[in-house]
Amino acid sequence: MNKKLTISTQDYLKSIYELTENGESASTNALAQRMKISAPSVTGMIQKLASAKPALVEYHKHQGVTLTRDGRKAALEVIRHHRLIEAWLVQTLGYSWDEVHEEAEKLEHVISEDFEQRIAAAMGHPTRDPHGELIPTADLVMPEDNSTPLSSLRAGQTGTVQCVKAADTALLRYLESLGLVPDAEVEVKDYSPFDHNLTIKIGRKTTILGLGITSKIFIEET
Amino acid sequence: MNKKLTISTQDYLKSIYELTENGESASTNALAQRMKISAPSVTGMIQKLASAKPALVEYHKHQGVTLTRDGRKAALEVIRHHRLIEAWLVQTLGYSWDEVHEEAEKLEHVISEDFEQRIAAAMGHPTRDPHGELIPTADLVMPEDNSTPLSSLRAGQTGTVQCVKAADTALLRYLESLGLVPDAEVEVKDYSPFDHNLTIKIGRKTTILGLGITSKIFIEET
DNA sequence: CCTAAAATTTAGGTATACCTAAATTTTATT
DNA sequence: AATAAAATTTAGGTATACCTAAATTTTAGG
Repeated sequence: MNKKLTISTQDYLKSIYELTENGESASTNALAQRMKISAPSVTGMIQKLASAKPALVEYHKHQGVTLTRDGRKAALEVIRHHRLIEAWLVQTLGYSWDEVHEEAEKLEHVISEDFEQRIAAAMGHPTRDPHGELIPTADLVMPEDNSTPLSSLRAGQTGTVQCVKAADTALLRYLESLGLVPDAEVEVKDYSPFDHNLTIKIGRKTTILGLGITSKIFIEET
Repeated sequence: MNKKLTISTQDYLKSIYELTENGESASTNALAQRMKISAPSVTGMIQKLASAKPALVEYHKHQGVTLTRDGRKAALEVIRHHRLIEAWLVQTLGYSWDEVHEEAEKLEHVISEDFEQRIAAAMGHPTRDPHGELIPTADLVMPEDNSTPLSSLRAGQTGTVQCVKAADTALLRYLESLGLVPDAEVEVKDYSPFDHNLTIKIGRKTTILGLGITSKIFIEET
């Protein structure tokens, strides 16, 4: 019943998954921007995905798309591949967390089920990738996530970094230099209202970070 | 100057390389058969490769194709990827030699130069893949090969298996069960003229093998 | 050396997935 | 509620890489 999905289809499903994690539908424009594709191309592809034999998305003109059950499973499979591959590149080939994204972006579409199982087993079935992002389980369920963005914390609150949602090499290197990596303990020292800057203490270091960064770092409060 | 080649182009170059190793040009039909593509499709693609900006093949109507210098380098890059990946899958993920072909066939087109270098280094820059096939060097030169097909040996001759040129899972399993793998010592006990069967002694075992098999096993005489 | 068979190429078509320009629908403002 | 701006869709096109049917060229047998 399940047909092989094209690389392009897999990319759409993954992007739609990520844009709809907040519960809202993904707009044509948002998809076009994220995927660096023109809006008309997105419309066309969305229509195709919606009328595929087992429909992969639910689409109503001018109202964006959401994933169907089938679409979500396919998206989670790609995401599982991506995150397992990132973890594997770091653990076995000495890649650093800022180098793995591009490689995983290509490999995620071509590895077999067998390969997926082998690397998962070789790493002891990890639950998070090198950025701390949760890896969907083998039966394609996304584990629950209790973290909140660092940007939502205020002076006095402390927590543990769970995950850094970023792919940008330069940003990741910067964060690493600050020690702002998964499992780091952080304490919010100050919040400045209008610009939303947070003063953060990580170990002995104290830094001021803007919303562009604090909204990408996810924390479990302690 | 060097543009990124499509997966399809890479596949054509690889197939042409393999079909022209004997010094002859690759015919349209031979390519079509090997690639499981119709002959007209091959003609069309060949014409495109021949008129590409840096031409990848040399083509004269009705006379088959050969690779240009650029085409050969590109083919060797793909072959290097393929063989390094096969070795990598066997060495680090416990694949057996009969399971690696398909996976490598897909991965070879998408790995980065960086990935190639990392796995080559991690394995200590191997010169042969799990089937014993020579791996082109990092500067894309195919090492010289002194082996001859087992089918060319006659009673009394002995040698060491260098390489098994086969991708078929069932055949590879069978050969492994016979101990007919790289580095195995073999002795030809008998040759039966008309059917070209060879009686081969491998260790304690003696087997009779037909041309379909003996022409795929390459030996260095001792 | 001529003709039938085989190999190859040409002609015309399909599917995928992208594009720009123009039309339409939605939304936001006055 | 009208209208301007923004978002989206439709219309029409391109490139890649495949296909079948028909035409042509090469080759091999008598």
